Amino acid sequence: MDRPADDLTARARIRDAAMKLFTERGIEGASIRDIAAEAGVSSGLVRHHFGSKQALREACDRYAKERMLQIGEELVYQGGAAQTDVSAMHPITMPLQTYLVRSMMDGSETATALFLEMVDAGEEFTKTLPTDPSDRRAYAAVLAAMKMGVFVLRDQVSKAIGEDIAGPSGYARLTKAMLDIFTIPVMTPEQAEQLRKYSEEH
Amino acid sequence: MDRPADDLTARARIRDAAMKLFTERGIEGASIRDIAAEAGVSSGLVRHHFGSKQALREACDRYAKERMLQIGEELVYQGGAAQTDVSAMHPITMPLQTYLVRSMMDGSETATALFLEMVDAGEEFTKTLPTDPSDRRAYAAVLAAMKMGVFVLRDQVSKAIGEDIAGPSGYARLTKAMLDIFTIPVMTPEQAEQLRKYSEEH
DNA sequence: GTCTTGACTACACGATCGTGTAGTAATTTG
DNA sequence: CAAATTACTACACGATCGTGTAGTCAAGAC
Repeated sequence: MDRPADDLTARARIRDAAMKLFTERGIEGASIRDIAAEAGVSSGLVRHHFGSKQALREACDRYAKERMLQIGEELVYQGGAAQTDVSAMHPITMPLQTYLVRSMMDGSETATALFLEMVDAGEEFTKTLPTDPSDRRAYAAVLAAMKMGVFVLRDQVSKAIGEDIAGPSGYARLTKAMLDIFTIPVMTPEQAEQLRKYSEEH
Repeated sequence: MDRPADDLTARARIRDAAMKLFTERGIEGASIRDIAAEAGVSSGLVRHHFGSKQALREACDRYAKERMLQIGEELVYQGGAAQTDVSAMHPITMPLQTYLVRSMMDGSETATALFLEMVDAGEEFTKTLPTDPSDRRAYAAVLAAMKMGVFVLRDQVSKAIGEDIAGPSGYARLTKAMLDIFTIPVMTPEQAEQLRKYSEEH
């Protein structure tokens, strides 16, 4: 993961460059020539290895999904906090999640499938909650979307707190804040009831 | 807002079409010709009214931001749940928020400025919480990112719960789930402590 | 040795992009 | 009324897009 770029095969370097630029500029915004330049190869080699831009994108989708699942298994094996999907809060999954959300927004089936699997796992998790949510499915879906949604606004959150959330210090603050949000109720039941009644009227 | 498209001026129709396509396909993914076709005008008219694609985008940013603030003021005036920014949870702001997040991801200063204002307001709000978060700024930033982030995964959340969250029924479930998440602690303090210790080790 | 195969580059293609220009129809102004 | 401004369209431009084709080069198979 942190080996110098020279140690990676050209195919891997192209894939990494594609994920980086797809994340930063969107799928349409990153051209094959840009990706090739980022990887230090010719644009023809991108086509040689992946066939088409769409196929390159799907290869990135599959790789990101596999890495996410793989990291999740490793973390469970290491025994760190089994109940919740810890992989979703591990720093090295941040670029993967950011990419996956970008790809989801542009209609990736692979990334959407991973999201639905996360919702399934989250729905099971709701059974361990102290208070049952009335709509387990919606609760799990919104929670999953919230957790992943944070990463698409990485630059904005970084700007708001004054340091990059990809760095050690910023990521620690991010994690702590997420834990606070998930531990401290944001609203009192009275406030929630007020909002609930209001939303039912409109 | 729900008047037929014929009642709107061409300029407004172009802006609405641009926001729709920018949201659906990303900034790069939506061409001026696409936008013109969606609005039912020639591509030249888009240029006539807005000058360039970049200027069109900035006009959309300003409009979305103004509408958000305007709706927020109206809701406060109507007296619905004053403490929290209710506009962020009102159905008619959903497309606006979705657009703003898309634009933020592609580096919009206007949209980012609105986000920072939301974080400022949220930071004030933390003072009313029953338990103080240790890092108000990070707490408010992450909470704002979570609330907005849900909307970028609108299609995925809709797929997960089996109905469109833009519809009345789906939106009610979405709202209820968000309220549950903000009311019921997702983790017990023990679980949070376990994760906190784990994340400090890595 | 030759032969084959896969990694890799150079280059040309049609399509589409944002933009520029020229001109026409409609509306407003005096 | 005429004049001027605005709304709007048609069309051509250079650049860049994804893709296709042809060919070079190195490494292993026989």
